[in-house]
Amino acid sequence: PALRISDRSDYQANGVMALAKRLGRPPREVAEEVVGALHFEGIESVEIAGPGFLNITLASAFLDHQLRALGPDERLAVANVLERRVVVDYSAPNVAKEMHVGHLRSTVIGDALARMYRFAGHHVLARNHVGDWGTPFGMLIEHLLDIGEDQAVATLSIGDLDAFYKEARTKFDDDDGFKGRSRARVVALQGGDPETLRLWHVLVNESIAYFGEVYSKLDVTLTPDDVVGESYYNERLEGVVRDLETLGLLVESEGALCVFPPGFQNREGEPLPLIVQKSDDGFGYAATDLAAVRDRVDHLHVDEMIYVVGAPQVQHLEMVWAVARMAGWLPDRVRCEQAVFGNVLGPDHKMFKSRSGENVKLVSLIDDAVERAFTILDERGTDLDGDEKYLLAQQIARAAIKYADLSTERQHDYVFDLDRMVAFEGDTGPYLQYAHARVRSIFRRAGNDAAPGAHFALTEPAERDLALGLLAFPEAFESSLASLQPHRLCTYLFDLAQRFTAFYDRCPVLSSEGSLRSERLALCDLTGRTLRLGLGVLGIDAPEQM
RNA sequence: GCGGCUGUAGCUCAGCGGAUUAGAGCAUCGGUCUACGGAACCGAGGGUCGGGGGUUCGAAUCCCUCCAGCCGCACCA
Repeated sequence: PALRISDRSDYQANGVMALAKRLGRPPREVAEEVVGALHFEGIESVEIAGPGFLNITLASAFLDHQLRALGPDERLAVANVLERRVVVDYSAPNVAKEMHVGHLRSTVIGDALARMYRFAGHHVLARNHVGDWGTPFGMLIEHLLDIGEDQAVATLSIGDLDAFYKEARTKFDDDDGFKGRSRARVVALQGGDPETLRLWHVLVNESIAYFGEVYSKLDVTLTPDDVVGESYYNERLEGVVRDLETLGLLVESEGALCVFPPGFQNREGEPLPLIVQKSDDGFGYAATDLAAVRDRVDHLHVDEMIYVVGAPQVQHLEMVWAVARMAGWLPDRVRCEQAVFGNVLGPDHKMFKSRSGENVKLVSLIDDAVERAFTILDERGTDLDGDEKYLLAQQIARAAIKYADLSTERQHDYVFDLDRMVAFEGDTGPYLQYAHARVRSIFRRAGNDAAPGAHFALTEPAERDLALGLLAFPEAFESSLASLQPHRLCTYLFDLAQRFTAFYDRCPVLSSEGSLRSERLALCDLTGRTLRLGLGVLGIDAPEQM
């Protein structure tokens, strides 16, 4: 940015040094000239400091004017952009398999990005690319038949997906007869046998219903309508292969049909293939991903595709896009990005696992956090009880988990520490919720006399600091979205909350008299709405009281 | 071997399209306190920004190189 908030003045501009270098002139001399040419009534003073920094202090009347422009705007001056059609591809659990920590980041980051895109005015097409096809379904369907359909539905509907999957797996590994039937069942499934398809639908539907419960616990906006699983692309896979063949891109290599996009090498330094059709004639996931690209470009008419995926997928998707471009299926005007994220680590800094070495269920993670939030509410004492209290504990728990995930730079691995994120102190979701709740508390107390003033209090340093923070929201939001980095917005919100609590500590609101009171209420009101909006676009609730 | 990502205070993390003394939270120590909700505020100690070179008036930030860790590198997705 040309200007950044400074602790030495309101803003600092340090572009003069770069300019001086290009001009080959002393920076301070150039700075003098720039200051001499400044004619802007909003500036109260400009000081040249150090080698040529411009420390800019704004006139209070100008700050007030800027804040008043934000004041009535529901969007807080975030521009409503020209609508683009954006696919956000995220979450992607597997049918008949538990959702575990491995799905947390894709789900939480993807949902935040989807919400941010929507708020910016784009048309979001959320896509939940669930794993609902492939060889495991032979054994899963056979297992379903073994234990009976009713029993299978019962097991899946209580969310015991792992048990179901493991039982099938065990039989598949230990029982040759079962293994044989499973393989035959895969053939029947792929051949479109009606009864097999019906049973497959049972598995899929039960799983999607279960995923819906998890999303609900996390307050994630994905719906069953957003589920467009791998199976959706089945009938387009042959077309992918055929068209690549027609284009002359397909090469047979070791029995598989491949495309060799330039620039990718295997460990022997030879060209690396994207395997579209395996040597056993089955289709690999590359074929599915290529079909998805075509569908999204040709039928959904997307302008952008955002894949929220783990780091191991990076090369694969780059190859898919490279091939799609070679085939002419992916025009340059379509922006494709991977919102790559790092791993969730346990306290030992290794992949987060349970004590028994298994993947941790997402639901148990959330339930643990809710329980802790509940306990803390009890310890601190709360006016709320019953359903309200339970709802609040859920809101706090979700904020703790989501904020901890979102506030870390996406690509970094991060250490999952429930104690720290539900501790409610420091840089946490609950701290931000608390700052918001304190704002609301002021207005509750103020009662009938709670109308924010038309102007803003801007004499105390803490008031100005808060004001400068409030004015920075649009830029924080926009840079966060443009870079697909929700943590930038998190950093902003935490900084704003700190500015507010410092103000809150030093500048009494309700006990102030006359216009000062209403002008401080105006700051409180705008702060509350900024926090609520900022948290909201990240998928975090801002309760009225805690 | 090739490619990608990562390495910043005791711990968890920001900052990285260069800029004045490298920031925050936690922890530690010390203050504030009749509190508009203390889940708070203020302050202190604590860092050769993995090592080494280079570009620059100026580098955590750009370039090169080395070290360490993680991930990927042909038919499960």
